[in-house]
This record gives sequence, structure tokens and C-alpha cells, in this order.
Amino acid sequence: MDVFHNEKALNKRLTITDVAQALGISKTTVSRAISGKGRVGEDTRHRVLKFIEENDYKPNVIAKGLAQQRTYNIALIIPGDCNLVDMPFFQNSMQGICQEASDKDYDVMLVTITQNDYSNLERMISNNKVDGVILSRSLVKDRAIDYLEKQNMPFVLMGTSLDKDILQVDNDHQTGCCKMVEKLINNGICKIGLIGGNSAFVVNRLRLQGYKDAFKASQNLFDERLIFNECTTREKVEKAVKKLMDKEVECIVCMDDEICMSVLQFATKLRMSIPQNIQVVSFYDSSLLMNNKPAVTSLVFDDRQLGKYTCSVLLKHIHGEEVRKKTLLGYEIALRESTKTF
Amino acid sequence: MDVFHNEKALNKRLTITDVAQALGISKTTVSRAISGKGRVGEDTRHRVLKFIEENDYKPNVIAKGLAQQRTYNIALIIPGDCNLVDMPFFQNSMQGICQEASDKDYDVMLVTITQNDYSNLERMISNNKVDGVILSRSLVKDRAIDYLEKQNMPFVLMGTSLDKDILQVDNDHQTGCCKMVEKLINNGICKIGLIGGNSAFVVNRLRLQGYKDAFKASQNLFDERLIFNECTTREKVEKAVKKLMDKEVECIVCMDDEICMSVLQFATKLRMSIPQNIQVVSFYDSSLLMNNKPAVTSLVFDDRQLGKYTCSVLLKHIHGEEVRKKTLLGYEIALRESTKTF
DNA sequence: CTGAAAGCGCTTACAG
DNA sequence: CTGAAAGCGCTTACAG
Repeated sequence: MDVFHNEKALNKRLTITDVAQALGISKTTVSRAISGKGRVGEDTRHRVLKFIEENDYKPNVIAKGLAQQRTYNIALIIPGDCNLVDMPFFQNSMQGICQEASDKDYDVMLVTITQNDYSNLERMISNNKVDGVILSRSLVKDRAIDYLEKQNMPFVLMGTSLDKDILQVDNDHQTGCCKMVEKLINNGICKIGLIGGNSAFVVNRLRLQGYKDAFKASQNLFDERLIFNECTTREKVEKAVKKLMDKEVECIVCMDDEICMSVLQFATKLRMSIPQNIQVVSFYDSSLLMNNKPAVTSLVFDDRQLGKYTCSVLLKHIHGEEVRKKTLLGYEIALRESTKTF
Repeated sequence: MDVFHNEKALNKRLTITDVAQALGISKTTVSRAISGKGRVGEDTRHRVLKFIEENDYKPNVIAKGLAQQRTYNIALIIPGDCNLVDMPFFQNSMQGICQEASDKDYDVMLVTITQNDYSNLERMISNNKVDGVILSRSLVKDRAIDYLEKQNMPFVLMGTSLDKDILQVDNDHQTGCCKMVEKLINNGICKIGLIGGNSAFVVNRLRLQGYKDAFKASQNLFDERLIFNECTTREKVEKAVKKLMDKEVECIVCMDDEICMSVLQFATKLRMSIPQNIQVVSFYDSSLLMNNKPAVTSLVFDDRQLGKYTCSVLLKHIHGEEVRKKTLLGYEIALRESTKTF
């Protein structure tokens, strides 16, 4: 049989003891020179730094962690049951998180959980493997959050929670959606339908609220009958589109890209042209729609930045620095060919 | 300002010393009772096990790792620049990896790299944070692989490498594609076009080879002019579709789902109906196409299983067990409405 | 079958 | 400014 053996590396890595011996000083001094904590003579420090540079010494982070009672790891929790529309978001925010963590010499552990099973999270935490946790996406009622609080584990939510006591960072969906719809109204587009997804997710509630806010702000009354929520399947979306067409809306606003994709495909099938016959807007601009023709007017968020910022908040929190409880990041409105706007 | 302080948990966790003291035995014995290594009296073992169960003692994996010179972490490397089509694959295989790791009490660290920058990988490895690495997806020429070999770091590729010396686990793309095309040919469909993506990825080369194998196996000659590779943009795909239409192919085989989606949308635009006017097949069945009507005939792979198996191979390798150098996992052919097959 | 002791590679009061 | 020593929470020869 074609097999493979794991020959352990023979070239043992340098330890702090090696460095100390080579330089004829104590481990204590080496440690201090490297960490920058405690006094060390200028020239001693330089000798140490030069030596470890030349001999490629890297401190063992595990040992350091054990001595300091930390791990230099954070966990990123992602839902094991997420769907397509979330993926570009996860991909981009993950990049940001990894980058920020890396910059601060932390590493990111991956944990998947589902609504009913967060045993993976429990394992990781009871194994002492992480100093903090980033939760992404959140349900209105989130059991993982309860668990983290009980464990006294530092965590930050990348998203919005109704619970104001939770440390959270999110894109400003509500304001973004509001401003977007206002823009439409200011362009004389008043009959605007909304197709939304699962309202168990906080983000979808915020988007809906933004939509409503816009009408309030412009003294317009919105028509409840133009709102279709819980359109979680293609069939439901198509049904909603049909009804909105019957009501002769000028524009359909889609809460997310997956809904938007379904709307676009259905419109093509119905031979409705965009924006002549019907205008289309998405509340979220992901790569899913990137290549569509005509390009779709939408809100654009910087997910990578969101991840980076969320991670930096968690790290500060872990280090005992003060952080703002809730941070909302900006958005852009991209007017494109799918609407008759200017 | 609304701020948040990190109050360290006051309830210190039990250590092995606490357990030993409580039971009036030595740490050594406790350790042995838990690990199962070394002799311990039956009743002593039971007392220990009962105590830790009742008092919820969990060994500190970090300390254990330090003593044993291991970390109980593995790294999963994912490309920072992957596109939509890869995401369902990553999501599913990641689940499998996390599950298997979890079952064996390992954790998964996330590392993103790009073709030109694997500094995150370097950091993690030189920080001693992992015992092994899973590489996903592979380029024909992969710099990360060279690095891992030089570092003598155990790794396995979830994918196929042209280099036979690399530990690898993959879906059997080549055979799958071959059998799929043979199926078409056996159904009397002979004029079959192929639209493929970036051939810098090994998987795309395998799929092409599978396509060719099928013609060889059935004594048919394939027509090089019906093969369009490097269709990495929607425009290129549409151009290829047009040319294939001109050549009056009966069926278009798409190397991946993203290509397939473009083909389907373009067909809708051209008012070609499927399968009446043109038949369509995909070499990969992801959630991208899940809801399409008509459903698309395609190969289906169990990515979750792939991840699980890959992880188990890595873990065995780390533990010094013998493993097969190359493992190919099965596939299914799903005949659906997009082809006139039976 | 059990334990005292040394060790994994760091950090950090404490003392000088 | 520097060092000896104790400690982080485990494992594992070695000895009995």
C-alpha cells in the first residue's frame, strides 16, 4: 500500500533558554527585552533583538499564553446552516477579522453552530482555547449569547441585537435603508413594494424599519399591503412579485440579494424590462448581483471593514480597554441602471 | 460615553492539583486516570472519573499541549480571493472538517492566503499554533505547499495535486465527469460542447480530462472546437454559448455552477428552452442551482463527507498512523429535467 | 498500582 | 538594570 509517514522535524526550534545561554544573560532579561515590559539596558536589548532576528527565534505563543493565562486566540462563530446570500458577507468579514487578528498576533478559531446545537462552542470554551468570541449574524433570540454571558466570556456581536447591553458592531442598515427609500421618493417614485425575508433575523427587522422610516420622514404614508415578509423561498418571492405587479408598483425593493436575484430572473421570464416596466432595488449589494445587467441600484457596505473593526473591538475589550457598546458603520447608496434615479 | 468593562470571571476553574488534593492522591494518578495511559487501580480510576464528572473538571488543553509538545489545533487554509462558486463547497467541507476535528478534540484555525501572500500561514506556523494543516483547492503551482514542505509541517490537500508525493483527498472529478458524459453519449447525445473555467486550478484540468476520456471510451472522437476553456467572466461564457449554438450542439456541459448559471440566464434571454432547444449539464451541483427550473442534470458530491474524511486523514497522519497517500471519494450522477436522458 | 520530581517554554513578583 | 526562583497546568520517565 502506498503510505506516508510523518517524520518529526529534527531541527528543534530555539527556546528562550537557548537565547539566554548564547548571550550569557538570564531568561528574565531576554523575556523583558522582547516583550518591552520592565527595564532592560539599551545595549542589552539591542543585543537580544539582533540575536533573535539573526537566528530566527520566535517565542512559543502557547507557553507564553499558559504563563499569562491567555491563549491569543479568538473564536469566530458562524452558523452551520447559513444560505447563499450570507456567504459573500461571511467571506468578506472573515477576511477583515483574520487581518486584524493577525496584525495583533491573534489567531482565529472557527466554530460552527446551529440554532439548536452550540456544543462545538461549549467544547472550545470549556477547553480554554480562546480569549474571546465573535458572533456573526444574530437571531432575535440567541441561545449562544445566553451561554457566553453565563460563561463570562468576552464576546462581541457582528450584527445588531435588540439587547442594548451586548457589545455590538454593525453596518447601519436601518439608516441606509431609510435614506435609500427616501432617495426613491425624492425622485418621484412613490409606489414602492418591499419583499423581505425571515424576520427572525434582526437585520431584516432593521431593514423593514428603515423602509417605514423613509415614508414617515417624507410625510408619505406607506401601504402595508405593499410589504411582503417571510419570502424565504423562490416561490414565495414570485408570488409576491405577481401581487406587486397587480398593484402596479413602480419599484420593488428587495431586502437582500437572494430575493433580488429571484425577482430579476422572474422579471426576465415575464419579459418585463428593467427599469422601463419595473424598477428594482436591493438593500444589500453582494457579488451575487455583481454581473447583472442592468446593474442594480443598492446599498453597499464594506463588510471587510466591518470584520476588521469588530475584531479590534473584541481585542480591546479583552485587554480591558474601554470600548463603545454599540458601533454603526457607514454605507453608500449606489444608484444604477435598475432605477430611474439621478 | 457608553462603555463596557471586561470583568474577569471570578470563578476559577478547577485544576488537576485541585482534583488530586480533593481526592488525596497525586496529580500523576489523576492524569493517568483521565488519559488512560499507564496503570491505575480500577477503583481509583472510578473515583477520579466520578469526581471530575460531578465537579465539571476539564483539563486545560493548552497546558496539556505544552507538556506534550502539541497544540490540538489544525489550520484550515482558504483562499482569500475565492469566488461565489467555491462558497457552497467551502461551507460544506468546513462543516465536515469542524465536526471531525471536534470529535477528536481538536480545533480548527482559520487562515486566509492569496496566490502571492501566505504570510498569515507563516505567522501561524512560526507561532507554533497548529499541529497540521488542511489546504483546500489547489493551483497547479502552489507556493504554500512548498512552504509547508520546507517547514516539515504535516498537511493534507483537500483536492488533487499533480505531485503524487502529496497527501491528498478529493472527490473523483475525473471519473465522475467521464461517466456523466458517457451517460449522455449512451443516450444518443453526441454533439456535446464544454464550457470550462480557469485551468490554473487542478480540478478544472481533471474535469476536462474526464470529458475527453468519455469520448475515448465510447470510440467517439471529440471535437476540439466544441471546447471552450478559460471562460472566467460572464461575457466569455456568453460568447462561448453563442458559438456552440452556431455549431448546433445538442448539449452544453458546464464545468462548474457559476458557468452553468450564466448559461441558464443567457438561454432564458435568448428564449431557448431547456431541454427542448438545448440541453444543459453541470459538472458540479451546488446550492447555486438548487432552485432552478428545470432542475439541472449534474454530478453531485458529498462535500461535507470530503471535509470529514480529509480531516481524519490529517489527524491520523499527525498521530503517526499510516495513511493512504491519495484517496478519491465517490460521486453520484443526478439526471434531471435539463437533459433528455433516462 | 502510585508518587515525587523534572520538564514543556514562557512570565513575573521579589530581591538585589 | 539584572537574575534566581516560583509558577502557569499539565505529562512522563524513574523509582518504589
